[in-house]
Amino acid sequence: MQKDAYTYLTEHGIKPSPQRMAVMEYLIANPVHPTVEAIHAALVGRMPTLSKTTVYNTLKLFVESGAAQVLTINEKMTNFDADVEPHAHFLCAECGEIYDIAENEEMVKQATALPENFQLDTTSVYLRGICPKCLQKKNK
Amino acid sequence: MQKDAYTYLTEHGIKPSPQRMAVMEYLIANPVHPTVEAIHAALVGRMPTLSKTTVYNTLKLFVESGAAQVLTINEKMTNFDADVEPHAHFLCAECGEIYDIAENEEMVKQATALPENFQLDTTSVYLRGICPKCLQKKNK
DNA sequence: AATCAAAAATGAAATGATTACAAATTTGAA
DNA sequence: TTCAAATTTGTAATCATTTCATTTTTGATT
Repeated sequence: MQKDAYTYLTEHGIKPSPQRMAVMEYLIANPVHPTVEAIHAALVGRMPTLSKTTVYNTLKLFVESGAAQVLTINEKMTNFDADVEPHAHFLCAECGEIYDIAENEEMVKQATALPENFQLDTTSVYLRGICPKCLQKKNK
Repeated sequence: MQKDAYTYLTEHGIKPSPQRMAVMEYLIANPVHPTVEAIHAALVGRMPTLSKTTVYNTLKLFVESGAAQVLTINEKMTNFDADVEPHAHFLCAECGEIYDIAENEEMVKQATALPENFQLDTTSVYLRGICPKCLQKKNK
């Protein structure tokens, strides 16, 4: 069962302003790892004064508070994910979609638990290639 | 035993121009995951006409040919690695250094072999936190 | 319900890595 | 030597992200 944005924010010590609520609601409702651009474009209709800077500030705050994670899987743009549980991500070189690969969470945990004298804060497993949809399209 | 740049380039089907040789030699001799900026700065002394565009072009070619890999572990900048064997990378939030974490290569392989209907091209395991050196400095 | 300082949001301008592109240079086969 | 293809170069554009000064909102206190 998915937690609501209000609870999620306050549990991470984030004051739930209207803008922050809107961004977090969007992240939860659209777990497709949106970019700043996409989030802003989606929300500015119902929240006309929302600035892109606020979206940047808000996401930065989420990440620092552990309420979201940054994906740097795409060189061009930064993507965001409200799911902070360890799972792998797959970027399709054809369509650009980023898939969640959660089926082997335990292995991801093991592979990302390597360093000993290191203080480990965040981990990412990034896979790249071509997704089933695009593979099928190519074999038309 | 480390292969020389010439062999490494030709084995990947890359014509070894002076610029390409210089960049590959630098990558092999300095496995610290340098940026375009760092590579250019290091080489322009002995190769004064080397342009940054050429460094960009050259690295792009290396990556497309499988002679190097891109690291997107750092949001700010792209880093390059001539070691294309699967291994994890650790970015220190304090000093910015990127460490190779090779000690558990088998687990990395397993964790990055997840998708089935997906065509998998490249994999990355990124860890972030604070390195031993910086941890020690903090406990001065 | 008015006041006011702190927090948050805004928008314009700056930054800086990367890319596009046209011109110049180099390469190597004929 | 000739010449077209490949490579390199430098400048200018692109564009995501950051900076920063100003404006707005919030919420505690009179």
